Amino acid sequence: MATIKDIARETGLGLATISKYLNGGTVREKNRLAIEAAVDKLGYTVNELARSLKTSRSRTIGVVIPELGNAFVTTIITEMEDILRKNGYSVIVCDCRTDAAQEREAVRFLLQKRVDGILNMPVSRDGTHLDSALEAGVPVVLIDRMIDRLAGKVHSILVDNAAGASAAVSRLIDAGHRHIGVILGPQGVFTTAQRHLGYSRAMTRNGLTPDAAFVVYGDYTVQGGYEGMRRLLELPGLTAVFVTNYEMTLGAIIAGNELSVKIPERLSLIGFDNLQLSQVIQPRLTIVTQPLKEIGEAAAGIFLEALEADAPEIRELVLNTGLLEGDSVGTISEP
Amino acid sequence: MATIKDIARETGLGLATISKYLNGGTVREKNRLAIEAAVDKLGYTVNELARSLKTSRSRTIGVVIPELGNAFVTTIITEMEDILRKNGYSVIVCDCRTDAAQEREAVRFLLQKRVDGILNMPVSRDGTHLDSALEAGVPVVLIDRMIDRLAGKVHSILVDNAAGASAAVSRLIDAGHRHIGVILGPQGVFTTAQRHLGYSRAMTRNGLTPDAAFVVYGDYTVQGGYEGMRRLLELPGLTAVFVTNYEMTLGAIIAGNELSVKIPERLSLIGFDNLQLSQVIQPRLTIVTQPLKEIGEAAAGIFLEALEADAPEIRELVLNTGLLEGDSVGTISEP
DNA sequence: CCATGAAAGCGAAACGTTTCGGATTTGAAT
DNA sequence: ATTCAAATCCGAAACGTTTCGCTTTCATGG
Repeated sequence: MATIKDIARETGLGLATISKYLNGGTVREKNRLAIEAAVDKLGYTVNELARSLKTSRSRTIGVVIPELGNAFVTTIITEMEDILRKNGYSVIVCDCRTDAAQEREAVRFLLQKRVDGILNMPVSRDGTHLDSALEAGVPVVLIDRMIDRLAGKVHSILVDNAAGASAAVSRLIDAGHRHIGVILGPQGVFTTAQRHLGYSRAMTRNGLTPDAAFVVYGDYTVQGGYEGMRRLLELPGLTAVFVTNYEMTLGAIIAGNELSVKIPERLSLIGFDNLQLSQVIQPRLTIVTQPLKEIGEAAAGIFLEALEADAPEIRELVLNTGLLEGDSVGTISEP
Repeated sequence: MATIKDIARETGLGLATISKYLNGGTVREKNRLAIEAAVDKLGYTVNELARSLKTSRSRTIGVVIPELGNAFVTTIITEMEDILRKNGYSVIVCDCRTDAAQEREAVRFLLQKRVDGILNMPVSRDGTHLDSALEAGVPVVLIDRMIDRLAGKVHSILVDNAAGASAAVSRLIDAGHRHIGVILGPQGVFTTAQRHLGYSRAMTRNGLTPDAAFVVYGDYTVQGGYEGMRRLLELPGLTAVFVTNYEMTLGAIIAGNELSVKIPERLSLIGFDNLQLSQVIQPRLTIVTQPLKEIGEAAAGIFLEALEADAPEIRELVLNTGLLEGDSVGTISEP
């Protein structure tokens, strides 16, 4: 494999000159041609490893996520990766299988690989797995979930979950529903709390008192959504359900199908987060959408800014959700 | 950031000794303790960049795929990544957006990053984008699609698509169907040809003559499946449809829903590839499944073998599909 | 034709490892 | 104590870049 030295020998120029040209410096026209010719002839490509060692910048971003098989996260990564790659950065992905120990290990692994930045949708609640990164001066971007202890030290891109949940529940209330169930994520998780807050806020704001029985906790898995739905369907008076993530939406639908619950006649349903699914389900599902593309773009932007410029300004973005109307919400006339 | 030199100074030992110990060599007990202590005290971690430069092995595998938002591919990557990371390898993912030019660029990018191996689900038909990798002696593993020109030079992990398609179509024939539509991928793509072959084989083997009108080509997108289904539904006599990938299965269902086609009463349907979907759709969908986990495992295995051992033996695996029974296939009694 | 300043070119050191081959230490046997 | 092989240790070079501080070359105007 050809090195810069080979180019130097081939062209009769000095190492420094070649390097300078390769990095955008100017050289005399005839030398430029000579270098180009030699590069072509020898099939030279810069050895990023050596470059990285010398510059102590690996041009690599590490990504740590609970799981790859999750449209939320893959869409964001795709978008971010696209932009980063155009800027010469590569993305190393670590799937920690929703396990805090593996998450910690992944961060350690990435730091050892000398990544320039870390994107994390955190599993751990306390965020200690990121301390070493921060100590090392590696910028961290948190998505989806905030960790209070790290406020001001890490960048974050969140979604206004409370508003999103509130909008969904308000939509149900406007349609005449009074007894609205909600299937939340695990207790203690950031997004669970936010979405719960939105639910409660919409209820009280409309003069309804949230009944704890109508609030069930799942674990953001298909299974959890399934069980949550079974539990809710036993409650008398229930006419609508709001499910707070994609996987649980799937589970809830499975449960509904099993019990032949007609949507929206018998039950109104608002799901979360997957456009494609919302179309294929009959009836078309009304869902809360998150701005995935924007999140990915924002993440890429933050990294580029933090690494290219020397602006150590901490960004804390909160983006808005949308409500995509389908046919899964039925109207109840007031008695 | 602490280096090996700091450890040497701290312990009074030589560079070579520390390096040796760090790489699993034996040192005197008291030195071992001294090194451990110094490592802890200074928070030393090996600089993989420097190590890679010296050993000219980056311990990184590059992955080039048409798109990340695709359960087929993410499941495989997850599995492979899991195994590779446990062995100290990281995975760089490049999503080429189903664009051959971007795919070529991604390979170039990865080679510049000095990856030790490349996993590719190819978009390009001729595979020239991989030539530079092969020249550089970087092992390549192809998944899902074979490129004949590269046979014997690249590893491959394929699925017996012909058999899988044949099994699905046979299942329909056994249920009494005679006029069976199939929605294939784009013409000229490897898997399209394989699945078409399976379809034809099952038909002729059962004494039926395949009618070209019942064979439509899509492009492996939701839209393509939708259009294909609309076209098929205009054909008189059609009683069953086999859709040959996940995205198109979604599209086909949307089309069916729009026209209120009852499944399986009016039309029997066999889809492809997504377990979760098959459960959530009502009625439960019968699908052809691919052994995603095994593919991921096999890929990791091939890389580890090729990189750790010096066994340059080319592997060409062909795995079997399964048929997951749902309720979307109805029986037609012979007239 | 010379002086001059700017532009371009250069050698050498450094980044943090690994590794080679020789030097030193160890500890058991004499 | 002495010897000796085995075990351990070590200095130095090398991996392929970038970069610093000089030196050389060039074009221009006088």
